[in-house]
Amino acid sequence: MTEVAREPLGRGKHARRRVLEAALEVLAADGMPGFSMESVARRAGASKATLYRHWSSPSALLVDAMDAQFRPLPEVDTGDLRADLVTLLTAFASALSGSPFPTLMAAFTDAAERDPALGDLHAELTRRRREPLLRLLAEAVERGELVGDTDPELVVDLLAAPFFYRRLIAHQEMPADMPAAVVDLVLASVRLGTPR
Amino acid sequence: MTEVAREPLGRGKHARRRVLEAALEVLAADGMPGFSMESVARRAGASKATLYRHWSSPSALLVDAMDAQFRPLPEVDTGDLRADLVTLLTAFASALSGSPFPTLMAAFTDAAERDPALGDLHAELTRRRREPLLRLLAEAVERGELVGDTDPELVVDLLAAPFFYRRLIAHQEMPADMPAAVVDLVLASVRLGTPR
DNA sequence: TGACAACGAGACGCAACCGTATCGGTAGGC
DNA sequence: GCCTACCGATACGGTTGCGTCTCGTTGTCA
Repeated sequence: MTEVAREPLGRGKHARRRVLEAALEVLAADGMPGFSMESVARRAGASKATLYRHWSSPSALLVDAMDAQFRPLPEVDTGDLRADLVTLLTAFASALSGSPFPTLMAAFTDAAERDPALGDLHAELTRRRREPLLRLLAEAVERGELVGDTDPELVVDLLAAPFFYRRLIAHQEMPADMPAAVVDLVLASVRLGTPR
Repeated sequence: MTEVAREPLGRGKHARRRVLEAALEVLAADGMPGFSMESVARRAGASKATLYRHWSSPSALLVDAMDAQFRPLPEVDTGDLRADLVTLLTAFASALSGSPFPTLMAAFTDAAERDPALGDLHAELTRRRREPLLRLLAEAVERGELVGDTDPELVVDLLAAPFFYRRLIAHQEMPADMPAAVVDLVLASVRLGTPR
């Protein structure tokens, strides 16, 4: 018998995918207070038994759902640091303006404060989201475009953080030229040979 | 009869204060999912009737509680822009490292996404928190220390946002020299006559 | 010291979610 | 075209919060 531990197949997969999508819909709509196995099952048109068959707890379900939803920023590398950064941050700002993502982020951030598994995943997804920015900066350092003691991690913080902050904390608008303004302000202090 | 509309007096005030404190304790401990009139009353050692006497809904209670808890950053103005900014951001980073505040922020940020009254208060409290930073920058502009087209609001974003981001989103540590590093990086691009 | 407003305690019926169990139905592999 | 693993539906008792109500108590001010 060459049977191996088998993934749930056929209909199983469909149910699983439907539930993961429904989980994020519920989370975006009602936040953690409304996130229950019962409500997710209802929205997915699935049985509670099915949910418990796949996930032992709401937390486990949420980990899977958020992980499945993650989409990395596009990889761009034209060699023009400023242009590439503006492209990435514009894509990011646009995601943060679109509807479900920021609301999901808020709910997930709260949940991550109290559940270690969610906290770890939150950190990991953030790390993956930072990667394209980090790579661009690392290459610029390589090329000798940036001042010697530049801390790429800190620079990524300064580039990415204001967008979260404006949307989730300050509840202010994000003008279309904000990515360019942020990039210019940050690059002015780390790029060699920039006139002031 | 010179009787005016009377504040709840004596014992009333004590109960009110106790409930507001308990509300934040519950919120920090269990987040929005655990935030109920019932659980707050329990922790405050108060009757549910008392809560409903003062607040018509959990949302109204939360607005009062968050508003009462707000502590502005200290006002500092030695005339040394860099030193003052570092002082303020160090105080801020310390608050974000201490226990209840960031957890409260996460819960409140999530709640503010779904409740307009909380959203307005969130924006207002953020505005008040930004004020000391904004004032320092405005005075520096006045003194002609910064480049002409500096956008003080954006600069405040860049100064404040990374601390929220590191603690709540990236779940990374905040080294003791982070405030100075952020200030130096930002000032390098907006301050006149800074050597690079 | 007396009167009274605010209080704590807790009971009420209602609704939601919990986690588990048991069905008959159905889609997909053989 | 059968077989079976997976599925949706539904019922269950238990728990928790809801919002309202009624008590008996207690602190405070006149």
